[in-house]
Amino acid sequence: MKLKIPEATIIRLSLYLRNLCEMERKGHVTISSEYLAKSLGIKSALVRKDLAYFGEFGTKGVGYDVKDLHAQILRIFGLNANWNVAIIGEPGLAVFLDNNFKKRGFVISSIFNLDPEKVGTVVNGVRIQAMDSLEATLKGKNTRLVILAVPAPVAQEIADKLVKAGIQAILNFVPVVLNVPPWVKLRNVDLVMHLEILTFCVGTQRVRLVESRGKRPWIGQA
Amino acid sequence: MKLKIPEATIIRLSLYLRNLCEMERKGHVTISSEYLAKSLGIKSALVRKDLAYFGEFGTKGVGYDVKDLHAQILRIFGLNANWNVAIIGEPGLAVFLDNNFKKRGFVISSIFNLDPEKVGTVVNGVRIQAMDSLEATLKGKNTRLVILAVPAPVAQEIADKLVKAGIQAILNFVPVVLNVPPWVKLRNVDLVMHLEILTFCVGTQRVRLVESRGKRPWIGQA
DNA sequence: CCATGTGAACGATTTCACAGCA
DNA sequence: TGCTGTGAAATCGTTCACATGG
Repeated sequence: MKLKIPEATIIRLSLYLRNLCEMERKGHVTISSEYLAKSLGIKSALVRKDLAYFGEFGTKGVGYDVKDLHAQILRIFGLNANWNVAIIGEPGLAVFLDNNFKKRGFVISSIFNLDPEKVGTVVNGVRIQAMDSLEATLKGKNTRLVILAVPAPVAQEIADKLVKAGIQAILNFVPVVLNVPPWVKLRNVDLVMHLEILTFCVGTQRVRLVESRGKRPWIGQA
Repeated sequence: MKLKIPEATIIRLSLYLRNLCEMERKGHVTISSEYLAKSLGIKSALVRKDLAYFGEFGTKGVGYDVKDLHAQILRIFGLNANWNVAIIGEPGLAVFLDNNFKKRGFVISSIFNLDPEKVGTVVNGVRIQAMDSLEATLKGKNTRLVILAVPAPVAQEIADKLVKAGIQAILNFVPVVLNVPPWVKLRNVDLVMHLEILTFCVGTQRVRLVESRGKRPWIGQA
């Protein structure tokens, strides 16, 4: 196994996985790198290179076994077992997310909110809790992953509490640069940024974004 | 003005913008490429190159005028005036988003939902509407931008309606490859993908993601 | 003197092209 | 023959280094 893996490879791995679920559902037995590549608008050699970082999963002259490759990628992501996810703030997210999440190995195990009025409400079978039960609940439920969607002014303060509670990764929706220790993995999603990119694209017919060599609707947003 | 602009440049432009708002609020008059670069963990030459795609905004020996650069980037994004945004599905998003959105030039002008029970409810001053009023409302309110967060099985069908209603750009949260005509700009955000990347990072101490040359917590997600 | 703007060098990622095996 | 796995080449993005000008 090699040592340096491009982030783009990991992003594509997730998209291959989504594709493989679909293929498995449809009853396909094998799949070619060419097919996966087409669906992402990339070249097949890149698909093979991506997979080669982790092993030799294919059969020459045949392709990849759908079920096997699916299992391999799940293993690569550490998704052999489900992961508990806590949502801090915005309980509305939970409703929308829950359907997709369960199917793909993530369980919304707890929801927290700053607003005392909302505490006690049940969303998708999960009771909204107050912030003071954060540490105890996260540790009790073995929650290593958190989605953060709170108002910007309190984001860092809450992030600190999460770190103290032993969380290992944060998916941050707050448009603020969070400071966390290096062992906590952080991923930021700024929705305004995505909208700005869209307005840029809408506004400029003159300028051409490089983005689409081929046509890869899911890549680059990372 | 050059013709091909890397998507990464547009992403950074959005981050510069966020930074400039902060600087302006703090009363800073000028800002250097070095300062902007440090805050993103990149080299100053890259900041200058990014800006050079669009013009010469700086003064040699001094730096950039905060207010001017702020205005220039807003103009580049086409954000001289506010953009109306419609949310299809998940009204909970609206509550969380509204605060940040307004400040940065986006107004949630309408919310639609498939569930008849929710229609009529008022969220953040916006009445939730039924899907059958989609086209009339979007056209009436001059809405060119839509956030799509509906169940996967109906996503394509609704996307078709949006295209028919003359929408120009879609920010898609549904983990499905949407087919839209080339003049409609599409940007996909798959939250499960982001969680998978995080579980990958948590799982592997052995493997090192290339991601962090320097330290750019906001880049690569795209 | 200081920070911008940019050609040249570098590094990383993607594609090409083909060897190797079912 | 058909498709994988992989060096070599091409491409794209970032950094270096410096000329330029306030």
